[in-house]
Amino acid sequence: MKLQQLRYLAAIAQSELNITAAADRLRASQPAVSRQLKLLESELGFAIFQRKGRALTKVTPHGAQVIARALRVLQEAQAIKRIADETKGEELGALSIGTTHTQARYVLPEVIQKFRSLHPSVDLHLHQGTSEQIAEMARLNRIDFAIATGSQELFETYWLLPCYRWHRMIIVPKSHPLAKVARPTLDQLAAHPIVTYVFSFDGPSSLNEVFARAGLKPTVALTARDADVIKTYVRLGLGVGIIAAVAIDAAQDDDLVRIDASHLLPAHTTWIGVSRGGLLRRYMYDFLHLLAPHLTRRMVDRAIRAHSPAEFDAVFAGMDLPFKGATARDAAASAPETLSRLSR
Amino acid sequence: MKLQQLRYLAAIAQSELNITAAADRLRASQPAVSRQLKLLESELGFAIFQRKGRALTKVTPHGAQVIARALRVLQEAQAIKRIADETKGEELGALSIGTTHTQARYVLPEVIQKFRSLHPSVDLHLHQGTSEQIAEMARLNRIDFAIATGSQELFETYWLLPCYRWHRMIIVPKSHPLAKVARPTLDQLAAHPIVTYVFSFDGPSSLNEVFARAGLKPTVALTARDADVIKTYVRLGLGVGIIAAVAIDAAQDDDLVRIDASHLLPAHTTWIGVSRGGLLRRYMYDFLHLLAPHLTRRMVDRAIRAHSPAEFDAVFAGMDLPFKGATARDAAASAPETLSRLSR
DNA sequence: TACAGTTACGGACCGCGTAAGCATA
DNA sequence: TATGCTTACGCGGTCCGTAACTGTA
Repeated sequence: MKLQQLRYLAAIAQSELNITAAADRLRASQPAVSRQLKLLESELGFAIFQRKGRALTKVTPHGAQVIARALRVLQEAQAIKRIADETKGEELGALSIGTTHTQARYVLPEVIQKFRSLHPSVDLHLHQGTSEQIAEMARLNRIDFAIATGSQELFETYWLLPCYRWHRMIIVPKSHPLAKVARPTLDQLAAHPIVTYVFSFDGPSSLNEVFARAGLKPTVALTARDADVIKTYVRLGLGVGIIAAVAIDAAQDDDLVRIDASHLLPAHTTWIGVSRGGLLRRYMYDFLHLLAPHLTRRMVDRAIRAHSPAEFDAVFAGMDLPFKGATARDAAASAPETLSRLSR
Repeated sequence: MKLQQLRYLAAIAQSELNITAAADRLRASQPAVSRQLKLLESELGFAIFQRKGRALTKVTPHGAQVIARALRVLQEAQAIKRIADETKGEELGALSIGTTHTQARYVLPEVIQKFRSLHPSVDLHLHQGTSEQIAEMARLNRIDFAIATGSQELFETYWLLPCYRWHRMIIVPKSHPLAKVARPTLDQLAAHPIVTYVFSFDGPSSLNEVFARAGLKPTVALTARDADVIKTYVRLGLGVGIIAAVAIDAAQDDDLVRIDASHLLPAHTTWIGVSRGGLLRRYMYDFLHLLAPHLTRRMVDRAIRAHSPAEFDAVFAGMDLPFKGATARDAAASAPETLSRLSR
């Protein structure tokens, strides 16, 4: 068994079992990859992939185990390389981030701008996707960081460092009946069709839950994956928008009336996930610090050295996480339960 | 970086930094090992070992990190090989166990006899040592299982599966004043010089602690590393022996009076440690089951799949661990605190 | 002078890419 | 016929072991 073979194997797993695509990614010839896979399989004595004709169709049960182990081997090997890079004071490197629309569009631009000026020679890769897609990138070691809100159950092999909290905000056109109501009730809100995120309707602090507890059943006019789409349809008068406060653009959204919803809906926590057992380069610590000032190298090291979720949580226990986004007043009043449950 | 280089590196680390010895172990020539180490160091760009002249003297700080990662790489690679062996229904294999004198001498013979008849072609390696020595073997991935009592803090990267509990027993020659006392008190015990294990004097349930809580200060005549030595000196009249109940040999120790000490001294738990993240072969599950019948494959899998010590402990919570050793009566009365703290 | 690591050298092997072959949709 | 994996072939590099060398106790 060679490291190279495991690298090739990982690339195939990351390329939807397409050997040609894997070879391209590896800058190797297709026969080379094909041959090494075959050699590995024959050394192990069983098929990692199921074939139909010559094409790979799916991963065998044993193959899945091998791939999982191979990914861990490669992660450790990468960590060794990074130790070397660090000792050289090497400023070169890459930083791959998987994140959702809201973060990529409204939060990260500022962070990334600062980061680029701090580390101009680090290659930045931003991969936008749904929580599930990001979890898949994480599983295949394709990203260094995952930034998202909720969906903690998808990231079992990551440490999820809490970054900041945010409230949701109601947006309506100026002509809308709610435009004049500074502090609407749930009843008032439920009286209008709602336009919000797809994923806002699942999970324990979902809109559905909140309304249900009040004995209400809201009408959903439309669900979208990002705030820009929601704003567009709110402008068209389709309904009342509920978006993350961070997704408000003070200048561009001037035509919309923004109403704080922090008295109605619980706060969310955005976290950044780092692979357990991975090694962070110096510039990665810098990124964490830029994203969330409380994530100093000291704090991060303490957290990721944890041997258990409980130990991990203890590092952030009692910490006052900052709120982010427009009109995030009286935020501190909210219970810190999301925070303490973050690592599960 | 090649897997082979990491293998060589690990062998050097396991051979007290002696390259020649490492080469012998690897059945490779000494220049080959030397050369690959040098190639690895030059690829990484820093020294893994400090040298004095040409000889390696110690591990550099960065080198220690590299070695730790390398060991993990090799463990994962070994796990992949084992997956292959399992699919072949391969009965060949090896089982290395690190353990203490008491287990090796009094408990394991029976287990190993059964195991050998079940898996005659598996190579068995038993390494006896102190807890510290066993921990070192464990750290270097040189053993599959570690069996010991206490010293849990030395095995942070292992899951410690509880095997059985045992009480200590007092042994005296027939002529000794205590020989007639069926149920001695701590005061009576403290009146005589004591002969017991070295390690019985450390830790939270140590003899020192127990006597101190009763306001007593026993005289220690001699401390030994194993029960056979203790018995020898008890026979010579040096003092009262306190040994593990499992270390009583019904036939050979007929000349000694054995007095149950379970009312005086708390019970101990013997555990078997398996590397976290390692892969267990079928015969390894069989060994666990032979050693401790409650360690079925089902239970073991549930335990080692745990993501945290708490989750791990939950698997064994409420389980009635059997007692082992001569006259282990009314054992169930003891509190299960040792058990619940086992994984820490 | 014994010991431990390094350097030198020649041979075996291994993995690569190119190019041609062959199944499946 | 396009796509995607496999086979054939020749080259270059890599790794090994033997043997001679060098610094240290």
